[in-house]
Amino acid sequence: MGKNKIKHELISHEPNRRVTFKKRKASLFRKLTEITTLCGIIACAVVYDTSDSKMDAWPSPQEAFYVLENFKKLPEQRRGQFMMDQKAFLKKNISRLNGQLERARFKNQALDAELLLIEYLEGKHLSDSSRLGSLLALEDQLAKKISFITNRIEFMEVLEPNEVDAEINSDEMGDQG
Amino acid sequence: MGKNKIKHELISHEPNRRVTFKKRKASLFRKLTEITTLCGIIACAVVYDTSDSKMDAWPSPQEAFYVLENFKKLPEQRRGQFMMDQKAFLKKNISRLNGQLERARFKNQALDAELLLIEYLEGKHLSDSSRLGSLLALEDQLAKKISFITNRIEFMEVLEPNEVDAEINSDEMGDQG
DNA sequence: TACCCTATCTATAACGG
DNA sequence: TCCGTTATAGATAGGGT
Repeated sequence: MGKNKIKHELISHEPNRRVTFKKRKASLFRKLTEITTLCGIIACAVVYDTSDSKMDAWPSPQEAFYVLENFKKLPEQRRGQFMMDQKAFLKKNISRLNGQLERARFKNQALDAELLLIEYLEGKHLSDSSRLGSLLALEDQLAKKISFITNRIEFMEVLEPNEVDAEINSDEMGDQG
Repeated sequence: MGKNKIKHELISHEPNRRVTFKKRKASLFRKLTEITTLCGIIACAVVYDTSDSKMDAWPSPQEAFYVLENFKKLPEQRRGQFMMDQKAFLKKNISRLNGQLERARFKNQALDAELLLIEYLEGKHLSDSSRLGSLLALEDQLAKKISFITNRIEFMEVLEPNEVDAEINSDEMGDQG
């Protein structure tokens, strides 16, 4: 689409590639907005520019993560026809991922998760989850949980990065609600 | 695109909605193929049709999951670029978040999303305490947490279409020309 | 339900500032 | 690099088979 048709291959001219990436990513996300609204479905996407380790996701990093988690769980919940036959394949991947995770620092992941939570609460909850009128009853409980998490975040904020690691490692969220 | 422009809202006519979903999902995936090739980036997407619990992903369920896992690990790998910015961003938002929450700015639309995240975090932390011995174990633990959340989502599905529409319409959608 | 067709609407490659 | 504009390629809603 454009004045000239381009080949389906890596755009060699980097400036152009960057521009194209930006434009297409925006369009991709717009398409996600459209399809979810028009079709009443849930979707998410993640794009990862390996050249500069920049990630972006839709509708938000958290929701994307959530959807994927849900995806992971689908088979056991619905006996989803889709993942069933790929279960074995997944297992292999999981063990492979596990190897990577083993070497990873889980504490940082935890910090990240909480940071993401806040970010999420701040900016994305208006977009997708507009149908849960019936959850009003959980407002109180939710407030407590959010408050707790928020406090955790605030506390972490005043710690030095190194200390945060240690802190998070010994942290336990438990049930606050 | 198409002979008639359609409004950015749930397509009420179900047959049409199904057709549109199928078409757009295909286009979405095609776009993912294009952007990854043209721009040399990694991407994934998951589409979840809650009405029949059918999931689909690109480029594959496994790869989509893998990308998301990488996404989770990103912060610890590139703190300087991602995490640090987020933390700064966070600080400002925390107070604002509290303000919003305190003000009972709890709209229906936000409740489930927040709940989902919080529940998720709880699940994640539980997993943390067990050191994430393996992702398989994590999967089981997460499943329980997510199961609850999923029930909420499913509950939404049984709401009357009209109600759902109303909810959705009250949301800020931006005009898709 | 799934394709196929095509009138239209949309996305975007190239450019210019 | 970032917008705004323009010419084209691409996506797709509605309809027919």
